[in-house]
Formats: sequence, C-alpha cells, structure tokens
Amino acid sequence: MKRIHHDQMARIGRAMSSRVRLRALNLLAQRPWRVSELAEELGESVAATSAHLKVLRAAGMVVEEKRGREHWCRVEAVEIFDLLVAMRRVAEAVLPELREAVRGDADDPHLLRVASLKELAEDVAGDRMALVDLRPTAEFDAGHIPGARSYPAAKLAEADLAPLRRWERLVAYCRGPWCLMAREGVQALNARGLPARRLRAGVVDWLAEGLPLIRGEQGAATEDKQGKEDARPRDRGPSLKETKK
Amino acid sequence: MKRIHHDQMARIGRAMSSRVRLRALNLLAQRPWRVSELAEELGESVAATSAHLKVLRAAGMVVEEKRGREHWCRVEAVEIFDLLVAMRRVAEAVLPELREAVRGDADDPHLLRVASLKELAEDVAGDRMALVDLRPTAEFDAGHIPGARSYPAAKLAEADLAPLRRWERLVAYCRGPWCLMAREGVQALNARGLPARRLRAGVVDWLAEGLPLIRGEQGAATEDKQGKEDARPRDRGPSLKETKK
DNA sequence: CAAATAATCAATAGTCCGTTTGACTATTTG
DNA sequence: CAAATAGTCAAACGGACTATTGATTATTTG
Repeated sequence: MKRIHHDQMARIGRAMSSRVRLRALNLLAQRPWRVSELAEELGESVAATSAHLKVLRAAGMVVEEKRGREHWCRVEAVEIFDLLVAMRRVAEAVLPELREAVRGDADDPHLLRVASLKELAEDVAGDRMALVDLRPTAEFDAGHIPGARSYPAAKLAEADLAPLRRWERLVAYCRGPWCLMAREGVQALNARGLPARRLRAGVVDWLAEGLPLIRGEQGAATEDKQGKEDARPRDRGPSLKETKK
Repeated sequence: MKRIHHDQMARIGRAMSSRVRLRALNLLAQRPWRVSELAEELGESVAATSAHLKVLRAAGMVVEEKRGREHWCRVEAVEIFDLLVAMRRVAEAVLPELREAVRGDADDPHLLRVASLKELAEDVAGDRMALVDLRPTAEFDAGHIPGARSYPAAKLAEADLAPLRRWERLVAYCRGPWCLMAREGVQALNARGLPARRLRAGVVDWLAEGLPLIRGEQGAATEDKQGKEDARPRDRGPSLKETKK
C-alpha cells in the first residue's frame, strides 16, 4: 500500500526533473499557453513540446482544453504554486551554484528588500509606491498583482513613462527571481531617470503566499495594447477535468 | 543565464523522481540513517541504496558524514520539509489514485480531524490530550512532537498501556499520512480499550509548519528501550558541509 | 471539398537510469 | 598483520527518456 503512494508521488518528481518542463511550468504559471506558442517561447520543436506536455498532463500538473484546433494548456491546481516556490527555495538553499547566484543577487543595489509581500501590498494599496509589471501584456491580463501597471519590458523603449514620475518608490517585477526581464527592465527604467527597484518575487510567489491576483486588462501603459486578445484568463476552477491515463 | 537555473532545479526534481529515493527521503526526514540500515528498511541492496544516496547527495538533499567505517546520512536543509509537504499536497490534489485514497482517509472513523497543528500543540501542552508516537525508538529520540510519548508500534503488544488510561483524548502519529504503522497502531490501541485516533500529520508536517521538535529519549513507555543508542540526533546545523561534485 | 493549420502519434536512434555483480578501499577488531 | 565490516566503484545489461522525422487526425477556411 505504501509503495503505491510513493510511486504516484514520483510522477510529480519526474514531471519536474527536466529543464524544459520546468521552464514550461513556469511559463504556464503565468498564463495559459497554446502548444505551438509555448514551443516557440521555449525554443523547442512543437512535437517535443507536445511530448513534454504529455508528461506534465500525466502527472496532473497541467490541464489541456481544446478550443477549435488549438489546445490551451494551463496550471490549474493552486497547490502547484506552493510546490514551485518550495522547490526553488530548496534549490537556492542547497545547490552551490544557485546559492552563489542568490548571494550575488543580494548585492544587487537595484534589488528591493521587502519584509513581506503583504506589507508590499499595503504600500501599493496606500499609493505610497508604484508597482510595474514588466511581463508581456498577455501575462499581465491573465493575472497581475493588485495595483500593478503594465509596462512590457519588450516595449519599454517606446513607452510613455510620464505617469510613473509622480512616485518616489517604484518597484518592478516579472516572471520570477531568475527572469532576465526584470533586471533589464529596471536598468532601462533607471536609465530614463526613474528610481525603480527590482522585486525578487513574481506572481507565483504571490499566489503561494495566498494573496489574490487581479485579472483582465487595465493597461493604460502602452497605448497600443497589441493583439493577444485571445489569451484567456487563468481559471482557478474547482478541479481538473481529466488526466487521461 | 536562465537555463542554468532551471538545469539546477531539475536536479532536485530528478532526486525526487524515483519511488525508492522518495521513500529514502521520508525515512531520512525522521532521523539520520546508516547506508546499510536504510538499505534493509527499503528492501534494496546496499549498492543500489548507495547509488540512490549518491543522487540525493548530488542534489544537495542529503548530507553524509563519516564516523569510523559508518556513513551517516541525513536531511539537513529545513527547506526540504516544506518541499516534501508541498509535493505531497500536489500529488494528493492532482493524481486520481491519491485523491481517492485521501477521500477514503477522510471517511476513516479513527482519523482525527484537527483544525491546525498549533491548536493540537496547545491541547497537548494543556494536558487535555495525550500524544502517542508510534515510530521506532530511534526516530522518537531523534526528534518528536513536544509532549509525545513513545510507544513503538512494533512493541505495542507487550507495552504497558496503563499510563495512557487517564486521558479521554488519545492521538497517535507516525511517519506521515501514508504510514501503515499509525493505522495498525491505532487499531491495536482501540482493541485494548483506548479511544485513540490517528493524526494524519507526521514530524515532517510539523516541521513544515515551523513548529519545533524535541530531541532525546524520554521514553518511559516500553521499559526495554532497546539498543539504538548510536542513533545520533538530528542536527539542524547552519548549512551543508559538502556536496562533492 | 481542397488547402491550411494545430497538434498528436509512431518509429527510430541516441542517451540516460537503475540494478546486479564482483572487485576495491577504508576502518576496526582480534 | 589478518580477518571482518561498511561502503563505494566500475562494468554490463535491460529498460526508460528525449528529440527528430514523417505520417496522421481534427478543425477551420476559402
């Protein structure tokens, strides 16, 4: 009886034992993706991506929904956000290379040191600080930290930053602690005279803390809001529909 | 740069992608073990166990210390307890077989329904309830829930249960939610007229909640405390000593 | 209905895992 | 120092994993 349980749990471990699948999971934690879209972002072939998604689905970590000829994949179980954070914490605590990277991060003068995300939420709610979401529009729309403004890193150069100049404290976040966009985005903001700092946490950390996200566009940032209107919102539904054994 | 991080994290996933390694991790979370001792408990050859431990060490999840000709292995990073719990929660939420097992568990009349472990800690501290640790003595000595009394499941039949008769509420726990000892132990206690219930949580859950364990024997339960005096205490030290690349 | 699109599937080849076996190293004990 | 003990290591074998290729299915569009 005991064996079965660990056998099952090993499927979760296996799902998270590949670089590609972990990257995919992190992307899927931001918003639902189509298979080919994901493949492109990952730099993998569609067939390979499809196979990886099959493993993730078999482990129940990703759910797929067919819409016409497109297959939309998403992370559904909220427990997975906790797992991703717990795993990252272990990796950062235990693997020499990552420990060093974390130590280097701590020296980054652009990094915001924050006691807790809840406290940050209060600062934002009290308008004592502006929160900038650097992720692509589709990810912002699928779910962002309350009060955040969308300034996609890719379009920062042409963005009108005037609305941001009235805050003394400016904090930017993106997909997570290892995401390059935040580093580059913060530098770009600084170069344009804005005192922005980088938040290590992303929406995954936010959800793992039990804090709520806000869905839907609200942009107001880049005037051209670009297509992507088909990016369906994250649906934190009651349960997974199928795991197709 | 991003690739490296996910590559590293994948090592953690890989370490947890095998049934045997997961069982080993769960045992190592209870107390430090010697290699051959672990091999026997797992029902695997020493060589195979050694190989698995090598993987776990490479992932930084287990540390080894040589004492004479014996190699003692243990889980050192506290973050790992969180990870084990998070992973179990995902597995139970997402995998059909385990969801069913959990549902079945909920119907178990012997299962204690408890709001939070902290509340349980208060009940035990206030002497409104007795806590019984069913694990082997060595594991109890390496770390147990404060207030728990050691009644190893293996020796319940010969144990003197008289000291337990003065409580109306009796709760037993063991290695974790899937451990057979708790089920059998609770039945044995009930058979002998004690109104014991089973606690789903084990010491891993306890630690993941940030609650403290107590170390050292205090037995008083079975008069013969059996050898095992060499089982060294869990050492929640500052960091891992080496990962030997 | 034919063409185009989105994705899966099946077969293949190369790689990586996990176990076993027997040899080897280090340490203790007589 | 020889024998016993505790583990690791190297080779080998079978099985599983991953990426690629080309074929196949389902759906939409013209």
